[in-house]
This record gives sequence, C-alpha cells and structure tokens, in this order.
Amino acid sequence: MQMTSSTIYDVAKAAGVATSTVSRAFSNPDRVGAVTREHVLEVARRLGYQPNPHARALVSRRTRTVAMVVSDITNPHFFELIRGAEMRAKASGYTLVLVNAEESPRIELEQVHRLTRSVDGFLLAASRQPADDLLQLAANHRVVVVNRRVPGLASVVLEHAEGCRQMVAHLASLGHESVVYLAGPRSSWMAASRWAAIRGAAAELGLRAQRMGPFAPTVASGGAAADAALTTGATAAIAHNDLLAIGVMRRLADRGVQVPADVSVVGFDDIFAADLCTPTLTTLGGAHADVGRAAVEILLNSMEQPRDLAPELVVPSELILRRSTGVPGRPAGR
Amino acid sequence: MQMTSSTIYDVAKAAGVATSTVSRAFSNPDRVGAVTREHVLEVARRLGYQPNPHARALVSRRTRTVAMVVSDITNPHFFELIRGAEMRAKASGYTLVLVNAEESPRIELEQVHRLTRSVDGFLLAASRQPADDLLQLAANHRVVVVNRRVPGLASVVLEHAEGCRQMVAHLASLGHESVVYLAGPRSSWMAASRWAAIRGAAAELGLRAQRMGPFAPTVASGGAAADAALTTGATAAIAHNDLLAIGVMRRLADRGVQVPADVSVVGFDDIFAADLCTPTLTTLGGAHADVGRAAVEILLNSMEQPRDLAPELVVPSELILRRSTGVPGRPAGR
DNA sequence: ATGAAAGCGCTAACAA
DNA sequence: TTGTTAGCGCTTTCAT
Repeated sequence: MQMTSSTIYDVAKAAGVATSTVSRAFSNPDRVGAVTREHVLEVARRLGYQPNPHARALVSRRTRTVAMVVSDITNPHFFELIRGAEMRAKASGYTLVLVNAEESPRIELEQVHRLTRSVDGFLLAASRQPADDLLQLAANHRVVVVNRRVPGLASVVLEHAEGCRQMVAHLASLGHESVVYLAGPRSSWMAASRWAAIRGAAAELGLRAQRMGPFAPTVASGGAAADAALTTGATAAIAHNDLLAIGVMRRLADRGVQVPADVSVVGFDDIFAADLCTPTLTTLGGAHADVGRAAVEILLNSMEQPRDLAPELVVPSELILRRSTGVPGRPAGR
Repeated sequence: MQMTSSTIYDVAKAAGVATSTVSRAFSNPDRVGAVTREHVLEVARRLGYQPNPHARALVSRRTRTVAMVVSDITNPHFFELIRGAEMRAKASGYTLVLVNAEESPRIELEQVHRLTRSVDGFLLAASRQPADDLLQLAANHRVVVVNRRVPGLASVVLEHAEGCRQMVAHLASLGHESVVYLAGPRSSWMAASRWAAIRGAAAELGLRAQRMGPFAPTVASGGAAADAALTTGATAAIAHNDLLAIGVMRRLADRGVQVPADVSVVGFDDIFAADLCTPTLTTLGGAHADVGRAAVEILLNSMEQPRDLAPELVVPSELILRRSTGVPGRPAGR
C-alpha cells in the first residue's frame, strides 16, 4: 500500500504507454487493444492506482454523485426512501449525498445551490418549494421530485389518491359518517393532494369531511391535532402521517377517548412503529424503498438518455388495516 | 441566471483583477484588500459565479466532504446518528455522504476505497472490520470510529459498560437471579463489550449470566432468540438491541409467555418504537445524535489540528425503565 | 490502436 | 496587496 497515491502518469510510465492509454483503459476500455488493456490494468493494480474523481469530474463534468434532499431527516418514513436510493446509487457506482432541509424551503434551495457543481443531479423528497421555484430549479439542474407531482418534472410518488379513496371507503363501510383530515404542513403538496382525494371520496360516499390544521407531522403535535379532531365531532380522524396519528392516539388515550370505539384513527406511511403502537395503526403503506430506488434510476437514465422526457412514476400503495379503525360506538372486537 | 456557469476568469476579467485575487477573495478573504474584495464578490454575485469544488479539491486536496459508513442502514438506531452527523457537517459547510455497508466488512472496505479520493475522512459506525484492518485503514485515511473503541483510533461511543452494570443491577433489585444475553453479530465490538460488562456485573451481584447467539439485530431474528432464551431458564433477557428485543417480546407473546411476569426483557438504543411497543421496552438509551455530531467534530478538528491525537469520547447513556421489566413471577403492577 | 498535447477551474508559490 | 505562472490528475481532440 502506497503512502501517496499514484497517478495516471506513474501507471503510464510503469506500463510503457501514454497517459491517454491508461485513461482509456479505465474509462473507455473498448478503445484499447485487449492485451494493452490487461497489461495497463495489471500495472495499475500493482501500483494501487485509483482514478481521482475530482480530476475526472473537472474535465468530464460528471461526478457520479447524486444528492438526496429530504424535508426532514427526523421522520422515520424517509428512512426507507433513503435506503432504497442509496442502494440503487451504489449499484451503479454512484455516491449518495444526504441533505436535510429541516422543513425549510430556504435551506433546501441553499443546499441545492451549494451542491450544484458537486453532484450530477438532485432527488428532492417532499420538497417544500413552490412549484414555480421547482420548475426554475429544474431549468438549471437535473431534478427528480419525490412524493410530489409537478407537471413538467420527472417525479416518483407513492400512490395515494386511490389510497385515500379506499381509506374513506373503509371508514364508510364501518359505519362512519363524518371524518376529519388532520392536515400536514401548508407547503406540503401531499397534504393538499390528500385532502382533495379525501374530500372527493367522502362526497361520493356521502360522508361529511372536514379539515383541521395544518399540523407539524410529528408525534408532539398530535396533542393539538387530537383536540382539534374532537371538537369536530367526527368519529374518524385521518392524520397526515403515522407520527401525527400516533401522537393523536396518545392524546386520545390521555383524555379517556377509546380508539377505535369512540374514534377511529388512520395514518400514512406504515412506519415500523405503526405495527407496534397500541392499538396498532391502520395506515396507507407501500414500498418506500422502491420509490427511492426508482427516483435514482430515473435520474441516472436522464443523464444518458435523449433528454427532456419527464416520467411521472407512481408506485402502488396498500391500505393496511389494523386495530385503530373499527365500528363507531362499538368496543374493539376480541 | 446563466446557462453555463462562469469561472474565476470571467470574474477576474469583469472585475479587472487577476484570477488569484478572485481565488483569494473566496478562499482567503483577509489576504485581499477590503475594497477589492467587496468589488470582486459583487462582480462574482452578478455573474452568478460559484467556485467549482472539483477544481478546488484537485489542487487543495480538501473536498469538504465526509463519508459516514453505517453497518446497516435498515436499523432505525442509526437514524439519529446520521442526523447528528449531517447537521454538524452542514454547519461547517461540509457535505455528508452516506454509505450502507449492509453488515458486510467487505463492502465496508470497498466503499472506503472507492471514496478515498472523494472525501476528507470517514466515520465508521459500528464497523464490522477486525481491529487490525481498521488500524491499517487509519494509516492511510482519516478515520473516526463510532460506537466502537479501537486503541489508537479516534472514537466516539455511547457509554454502555456502566449502562450494562445498571441494567443488571436493576434486574437484580427486582429479584432476578439468572439473566441471558442475546448477543448481536459475532463481528460486533459492541456485542463483545456488552457481554463482558454484563457478565462482570452479574458476577459481582451474584447473578447467573449466560450468553446465547449470535443473532442478527433484527425483529425477525427475535423469534429464535426468544426460544433460545426460554431454554436457559433465565427470568430476564437482555437483547443486543431494541429491534431484537421487540422481536423477542413478540415471540414470547405468541408462546403465551408474559412479559414481564414470566420473563423480563431489556434492549439497547431506545429507538422510537421502544416507547410504543407492548409492553413498552426498558432499554439503554442516550443522545445518539450527539454521538454523530461529536464524531464529525473530531474528524473536522483532526484536519486542522497538529494531528495524531486520537481522542476517545464517551457520550453518556441512560437506563430507561419501562414496562418490560418487573419482579419475576408477579403480574405487571397497575 | 496509440500517442502528444491542450485544457478543465482552481490554488499556491513566487515576484513585484 | 496584487499579479504571474506552474501545476493538480484527468479526458479528449487530433495526429500518427
């Protein structure tokens, strides 16, 4: 193992070829005679040569790095997303840079600017940016938005319109007549989109639907959300995500309200904890890792491809029925 | 907003100065006259100039990027660690690259090699590498190991020896006379270290201690772990982490074994779910985010500093008593 | 198929 | 304080 790393020059000299040949052997193997190539690679191995990615990026303008910007790294839901993205990136020899936007559109923008020259593209997960800003951003950067749809931009979302419909239908079939949506952050596209779907489904099925909030998508804000929900008289609460739903259930328990006998509670994401809390949480889940994977894939493709197609991928979701939903007014079965 | 980004040359020309002056204005501001500096920066802003990090890294040999390699990104415990590290890095204008080693020492090593030239240093979290390999690695790379101690290497660990002692003492005070440690992966330093501490404390306090395993630190392997624990006749099981503990409790419930009346269960990490499962889990927690933060800080310091000090930081832990531990043979109180 | 040579955008001596 | 200039390690024409 060398102290100081060798360069293309060292390899070229040791192999008795030109530097360009060494370069080709690594980045354009079929432009080099088979024997020369093997020889060069062998020498390179012996010398412990590793291409310098910065030198490479400087001239080729490709960094083999992608950045994933998440709205809030604190939310366990992003875990799977990040995991899927990391694995897919690694599989193609790409590196994943992780950025936490801390729920701030400003930080989000700042970081994108900061990283512009260092990465080949961006995955913007649950971006809090206005659509126009995103479009402008995408004019200068390679971008895939995740869990958000912006016409004209490549995107991957976990299906949720149909999911919301099923959710409401599930509640309706249990006998609920009034539901309340405990909304997520004002700037969350998901929150708006879900509310539209819930309201639509409720109208169709003859339920009353109200919206309260916005609430931060955290356990802590579940207290306020629960109290708000109770004032509406609704027998079912659909929380913006599982964290909020768990917080709501906590507060309801504290206030002596039974779930699901008095109030049914539903969440989104199917985080790990959804299957552990008491009662276990009915929620809209799906393969979040696939979302991350697909997003990276689209980004990588967009770098090779003709360009300018903006695929909008929808990964299927599934409504997972657990113990937090039930017939209103009836104590939980068994 | 320019289509193509401007360089130091554009700025230099537009500002009527030499390129080196522009360079200094950005990377060494106090080596430039105040008025020139302001002028240059103003022009740069107008031109939308952004320093190219690769060009910069190529000559300066600093990338302002650090990599965090985690043994298994699937484990929610790493979440906090990653979060702390990301925030600390960002605060210093550094970028955090995330790498999942998938529990494989080989992948761990491969990735470190792959990233050598792209990052200024590595955070190796719960490394599965043998100590010798780590030392060798550290000879050629700037490394901080996290949640592992290797003499001679900078490290940050969440305190757990004293934590294990308190854990055993807690169990002893409840009347337990025999405990079993459900060990984590064979290559986990933590697993070895915890067993040593548990065994020591048990001996001191006159308890019988056994070890079973190794088990993968996942919910899924909790089944086998629970069955193994039952064969020992111990009244208390200390699982390698919360995931395993939760899996154990599930299996015990399935087998009709009461927790904590029949068997007490303890975990490590205090993941979010530990406070949600039934019964809630007694566990050794602590500020994992601080661990991540500190690790980055040590890494960054080691880049400026005289060098060759290898601080070993210990972040305090706390034993969090919940409902999964109790007096053996007695149904849970209230 | 291979080599020579010109940069990519920046920093860091060294001069002035 | 500022300018000149030689690279950093690599890719990529353009020749051969």
